[in-house]
Amino acid sequence: MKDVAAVAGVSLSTVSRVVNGSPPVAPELAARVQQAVEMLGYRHNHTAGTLRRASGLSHSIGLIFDDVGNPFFAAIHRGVEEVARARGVVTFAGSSDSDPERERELTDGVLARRVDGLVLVPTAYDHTHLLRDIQVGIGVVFIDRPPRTIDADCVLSANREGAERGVAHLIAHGHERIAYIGPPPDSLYTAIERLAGYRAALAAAGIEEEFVCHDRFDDVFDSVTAVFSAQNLVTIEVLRALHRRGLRGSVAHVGFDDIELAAAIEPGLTVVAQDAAGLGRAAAELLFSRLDGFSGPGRRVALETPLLCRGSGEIRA
Amino acid sequence: MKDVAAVAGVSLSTVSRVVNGSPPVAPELAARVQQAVEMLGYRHNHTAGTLRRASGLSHSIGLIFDDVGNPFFAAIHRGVEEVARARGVVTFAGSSDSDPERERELTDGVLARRVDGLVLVPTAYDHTHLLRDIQVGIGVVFIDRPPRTIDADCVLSANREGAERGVAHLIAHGHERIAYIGPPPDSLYTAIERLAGYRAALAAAGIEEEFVCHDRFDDVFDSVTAVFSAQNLVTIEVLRALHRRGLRGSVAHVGFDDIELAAAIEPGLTVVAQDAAGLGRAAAELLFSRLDGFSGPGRRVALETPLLCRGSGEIRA
DNA sequence: CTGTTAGCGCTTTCAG
DNA sequence: CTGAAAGCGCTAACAG
Repeated sequence: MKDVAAVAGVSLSTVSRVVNGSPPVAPELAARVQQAVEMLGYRHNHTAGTLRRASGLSHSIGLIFDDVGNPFFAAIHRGVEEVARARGVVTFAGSSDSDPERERELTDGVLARRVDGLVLVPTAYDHTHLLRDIQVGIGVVFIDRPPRTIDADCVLSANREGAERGVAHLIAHGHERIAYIGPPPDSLYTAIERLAGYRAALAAAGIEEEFVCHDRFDDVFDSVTAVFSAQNLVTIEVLRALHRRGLRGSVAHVGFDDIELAAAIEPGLTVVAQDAAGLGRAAAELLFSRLDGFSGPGRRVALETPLLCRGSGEIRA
Repeated sequence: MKDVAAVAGVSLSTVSRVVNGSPPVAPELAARVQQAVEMLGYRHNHTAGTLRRASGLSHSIGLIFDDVGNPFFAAIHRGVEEVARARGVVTFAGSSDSDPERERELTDGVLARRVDGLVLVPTAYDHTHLLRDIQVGIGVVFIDRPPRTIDADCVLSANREGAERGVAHLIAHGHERIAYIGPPPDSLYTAIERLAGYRAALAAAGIEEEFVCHDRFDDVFDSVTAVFSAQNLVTIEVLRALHRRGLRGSVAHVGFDDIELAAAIEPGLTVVAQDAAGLGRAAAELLFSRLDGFSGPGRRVALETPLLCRGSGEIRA
């Protein structure tokens, strides 16, 4: 930058002004500076600016997912990016692999790089360590799962309601013996909610018999006429199993989470869909509203999970 | 940091040393510093360090994809992250949306944030503007598509060979009238290569008649007994079309790119698979080898694209 | 092993 | 409207 100033025959302040587009600078000088910039191949050091700038903003945020390679999180990433891009904010993204320690390393890592905010799919139970950062003005929003030990903004899917609607749909098609296949509701928020939705639908219909499977579900198909799979990967496994047994056309099936190809198979797969990109956009909106000065208590937004009927869920008992 | 030093009763250098884990520091002092750090909730400013550090390394790299939300790129991201993580390097990621201007904005954006390197899925034709950065020590590696105007490291899939093998597979099952459905080979490297692979397979078998479709492919099914779809999204469309016409069991089909569910449908979908995470890992290795001092000419690594036979490609003519 | 000091590249008062 | 100068938070010589 010194060199640019020298070549353009102006002071550093002037270079800084044109590089940052601060208005009061003579067009002629601005042009000279631009020219010097091109000629020298000058690359502005935005991070050095962050250090000195009054706002201290780095115009970057950090995203922490279970796995950046998982299409669901990738879609969230995309949603966040859409709104961040409009503000010239770039995104760090990393994978916790559902490991609380790794989550901590990652948050510390991006925070040390002075991100303005954090979008977090939480794995750890406790996040009180973020309180200080929040207080100091870092925007933090939880996504997919709510925080357990602190008050913070968060955006969720309507897990319980969606699962309930999906199972009710099965019941409406005459089913009474309906399996729930999904991860154990040990601690994962979405698993707990979806199982609760299944139970709520059963209860609403006065059905008492549950068929809840977590790991093994091989023989449950002998006992039920319909199945609700509570998640992406589980749905795929169920699909395979149904297939293998020649049951795809006879056992009704509704899955949580939409899937590539769900509409291109026979029968089409009926699913409760999440709007992952919408989750991301909503999270980014909350985050930036904080950076814009909003300072009320944590807000919680829930996105709808519409039922997409494509055939497999409409097989009658 | 000043506060930490004050509370611990040591100098800034000492704090710096313990924060960075530079060995020669008395255990007792280190403990005092740690304590002060916890007590004050001190957050190290890694970017400030970058400014002063001799190496100038920020321990961050930038990834630029067509779309971070696309599962193929997400998988690449994951691969890159795996090797970056091992070195304490975090990743920026952004979407160019196949827009050269947006690609440029993004590269400029991350470069201004002083990334140590760049993994780029190129959309723009020209990248000579990166030459200066490369010369100054920024690691740049192209992925999925080679650079056109500069010499740089790059990692690719064996597009042509994979397509050729897929089409040859169809030929080996008795097909002679084989459609190619894919994006027009205007400029996109992968499209050009895959079409060339199709033609090579035909030529090798002495077949002269081509059925190449780009946008509309509705009636090609009347003329062929097999189809090769050259890409992810195209494969899905073809699957739908085949389905709609009740042709899934009779028209042979091989697709380029693996797909979720490909093994869970009937017949299973035979594909030429790319190892996206492998591409990412390979790119990261090349990148870091540059940061570690390697300075030869651009290297090009090509990853195999194995044929996964699952049924649809084995339907005989 | 620890402290002092200079300065990384930039932005921002404050005078001119 | 432009320049001079101070200093953001940190690391790296260099002395002690």
